[in-house]
Amino acid sequence: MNASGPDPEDLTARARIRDAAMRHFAEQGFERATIRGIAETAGVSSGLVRHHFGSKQGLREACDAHLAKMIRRLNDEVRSGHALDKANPVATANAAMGPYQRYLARALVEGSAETVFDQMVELSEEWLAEADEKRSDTPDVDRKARATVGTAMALAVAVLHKHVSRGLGVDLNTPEGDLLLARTLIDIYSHPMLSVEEAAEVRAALDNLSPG
Amino acid sequence: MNASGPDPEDLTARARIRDAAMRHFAEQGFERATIRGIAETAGVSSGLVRHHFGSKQGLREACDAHLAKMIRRLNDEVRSGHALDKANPVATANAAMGPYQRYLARALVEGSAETVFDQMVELSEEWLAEADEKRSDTPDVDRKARATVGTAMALAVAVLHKHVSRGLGVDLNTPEGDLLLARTLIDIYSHPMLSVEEAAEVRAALDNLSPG
DNA sequence: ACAGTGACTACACACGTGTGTAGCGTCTTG
DNA sequence: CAAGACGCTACACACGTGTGTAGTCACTGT
Repeated sequence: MNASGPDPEDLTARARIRDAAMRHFAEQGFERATIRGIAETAGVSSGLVRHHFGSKQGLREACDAHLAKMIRRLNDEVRSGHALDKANPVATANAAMGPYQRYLARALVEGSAETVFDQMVELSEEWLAEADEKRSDTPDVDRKARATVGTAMALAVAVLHKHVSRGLGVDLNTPEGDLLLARTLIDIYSHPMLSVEEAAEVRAALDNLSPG
Repeated sequence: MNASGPDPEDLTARARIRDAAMRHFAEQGFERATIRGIAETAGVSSGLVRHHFGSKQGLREACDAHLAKMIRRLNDEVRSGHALDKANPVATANAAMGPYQRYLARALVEGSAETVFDQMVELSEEWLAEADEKRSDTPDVDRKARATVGTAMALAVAVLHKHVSRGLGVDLNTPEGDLLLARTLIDIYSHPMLSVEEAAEVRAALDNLSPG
């Protein structure tokens, strides 16, 4: 279930630097994180960072690439049917991301990690394709549009981690927090916020606003 | 419907600086934004920024305070019944935030704006209180927990603005993008992602995982 | 044994940036 | 009319940080 378990060809200083960078970038953001700080955490000199990654931007791209690799690995696990539950795979993936979750959140917000997001949208799209067959009505928007917004919503908790933890009264990183979040998500995902009548009403209002 | 319409006591240089700062912070982030850049946009010297706000951090806090003020104003509008639709008020508020949306997203991600988030959770909680009466079953989590996660999810689109726009194929700032988003949200909010059976199933799996 | 390659360090430079200080013009107030 | 307050500018300083350069050490292949 866990996507980690260190790469072969890891343990090297290069890998240690990358891991340290992911932690620093995640916790402090790209700008605020310093090469010297990362080097110290990794237990190497600052020059070595440059030696391996060329520049700070290069280091960032390496981190993004590593994240994408991890996501891809997780994708495969989910697809090959080892997934724990058959519910929304995005939520599953999100929960299983573990140590990379925070970096993912940062990367998404700071612009990079576009590939990762798109990857998750695709996953969500496939899941929607199955779910759509159980639907009685026909959706009036693209499947991709729904997958995109749904993915964004699924990622919201990770991105707004701090605020959600505060609101829940428990740190999401603790088992209790994780459990509470799961229960909450199940409740939300299994209860529509709008009845079909309300939905129709709002939709009609929308059509009146913008004719065409 | 629009929350803007400049404050009385605005038009002053202080207000121009604050507005410029909100734009810069929103577009480049707090760290990357520079006092000199903000001053230039506002058409003043960099020293004046310091004169009015003391420090960069002070400027940030002023921006947060202004945002909170705008949100409060919007709150009142929604509460006093002038709201366009009776659907999820968070979604409405989010849509009506207009020019402050991007700053809100940044502030949330970068840690400040805690008050604003909590404010929105409260709003959502009140809305949930009404919605809960229509529910047949009894939720197994706190109302506040549901409000918190729901708020985070509602904010996801604003926070991940760039990625959602890319996925939708339209910039969310355009009328077309806004309309498509609204339609998508209506569809998502009116269709549960989990059936009650699936929900029960997942919930049971959860209970098995962590006894207690 | 020897050159070559790559991991790694120490040190210095250039630059952007937040902040501090001194000063100028103008407007209000007693 | 004098005097302080306030909005505002220009300039200089200190510091952190990314980056560049030179050099050391260990290992490998011929």
